[in-house]
Amino acid sequence: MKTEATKVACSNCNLRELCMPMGLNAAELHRVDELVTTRRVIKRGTPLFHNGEKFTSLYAIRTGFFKTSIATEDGRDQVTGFQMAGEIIGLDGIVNEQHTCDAIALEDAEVCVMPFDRIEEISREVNALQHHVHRIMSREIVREHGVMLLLGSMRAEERLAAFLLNLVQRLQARGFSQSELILRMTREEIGSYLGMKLETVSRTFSKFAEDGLIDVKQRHILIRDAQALKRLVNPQVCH
Amino acid sequence: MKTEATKVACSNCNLRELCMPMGLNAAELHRVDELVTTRRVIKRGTPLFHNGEKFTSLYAIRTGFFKTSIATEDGRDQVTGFQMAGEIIGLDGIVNEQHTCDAIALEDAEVCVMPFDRIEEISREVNALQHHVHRIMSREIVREHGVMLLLGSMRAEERLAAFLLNLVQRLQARGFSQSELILRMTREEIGSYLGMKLETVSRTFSKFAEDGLIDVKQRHILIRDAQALKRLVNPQVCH
DNA sequence: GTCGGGCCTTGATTTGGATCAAGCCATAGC
DNA sequence: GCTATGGCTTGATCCAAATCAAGGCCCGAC
Repeated sequence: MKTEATKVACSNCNLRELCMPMGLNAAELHRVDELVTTRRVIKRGTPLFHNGEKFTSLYAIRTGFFKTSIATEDGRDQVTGFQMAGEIIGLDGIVNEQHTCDAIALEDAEVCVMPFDRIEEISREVNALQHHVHRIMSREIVREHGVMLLLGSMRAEERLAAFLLNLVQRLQARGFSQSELILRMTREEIGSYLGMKLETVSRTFSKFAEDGLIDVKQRHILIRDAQALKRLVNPQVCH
Repeated sequence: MKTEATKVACSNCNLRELCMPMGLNAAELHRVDELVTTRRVIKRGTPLFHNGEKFTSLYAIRTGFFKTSIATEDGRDQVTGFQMAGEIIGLDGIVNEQHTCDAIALEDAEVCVMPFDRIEEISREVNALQHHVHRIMSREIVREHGVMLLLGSMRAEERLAAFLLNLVQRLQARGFSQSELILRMTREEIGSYLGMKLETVSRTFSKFAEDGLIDVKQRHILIRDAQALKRLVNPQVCH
């Protein structure tokens, strides 16, 4: 059984400010509560959706951690993003009503299922939701611009530093430590996302540790000198 | 004078099927005609908008050719895309009501200005337009996934081959030749987009010419063996 | 026409990261 | 507790593309 019918209400979800628009009145809140039909539990290592699957819904992550990746017929594989609680997943499927990537849970996860036709319907009535959907898609476009910058013009150390800073920044916004984190993905997945090989990822972690920027113990990372990491990413600006 | 007040109607624009939804009835068509307030002429080398500028509108390209790029404070510069007639530009600005990249005309151009608040307003009434906006944004997300694949896992020859094939494919959809094209951008701009240096772009063009895949005369490119280019991008699949 | 300045090509050399290879560590299953 | 396995680290070597360098081509300005 993939789908569990759970009673659901965005209006009392503690992730509300992350995935829903703010400043709704009671009637609008009630309307938006109808967005989420069900929740789905996804076991670690299993797909939420996969390339080629018919697109019906967007998913809001309630708990857990995902990667999205595209694979070519000749075996190449590119991780296009890592998603955590409060983030929306599945936007790629809208254009051709078909998903173009795989979304895999990197730890046991739960998502809110939001049928896209219902999103469009309620968007027409609740202006704030309409704008919110536009902003979420625009944000994803801007994020991907950043990844293009990273892949197109940064060196390995810069890429990994930018990656770590981005992760802690998002974790911090969710109330976690700004200096400690547990990686949910392998070195190989990090490498795929950053356009480098797993050995280079590992070596770069070791280099950062040697230089006193971080402590690494397997997937446990402690950031000791965030400022130095920022300088690596953006040499001119940080002093 | 940046803005020219020209009488404008999408309903008789020959690019309609590229930038507008199809299958509208007369009333809807009339409504959608109100989307475009003015047209703007952009001279070669000048910006349509630039990073930091307040976001107000999306732009549909009527004629001409643009690049979008992001610059970091420390002088790095990444071209994030090349856009041609019928394509929509400016989606990055929605999320923070501020553009996050520069859009520069690579040849004299004309764009249709579509105020975003008007897009949202009419979207609420014309379902097809609403869905069309969602599709355009989703398409951009999918395109960027493709660029990430290219930047993250392809070698120089594969990148340039993929780039050329993508360009001719889009030109062909606009009624141009599927084998001949004129590049509107410099080697350096191609390199920035593809994550390689201008010398490598030049050398790779020369290599393709030597191997009989293309003819290169400055910015005039003739594709002689599209199949071989496809094989380069995707070795397993094409025979 | 010719002069100047982008833009492009090509060669020589260097180098960052890939590749190949070996071994270690932590966890899960028996 | 022991062992198997997937994930991680580290070393040695190699190579694709960057960098450095020189010169050629084309077009617009005068």
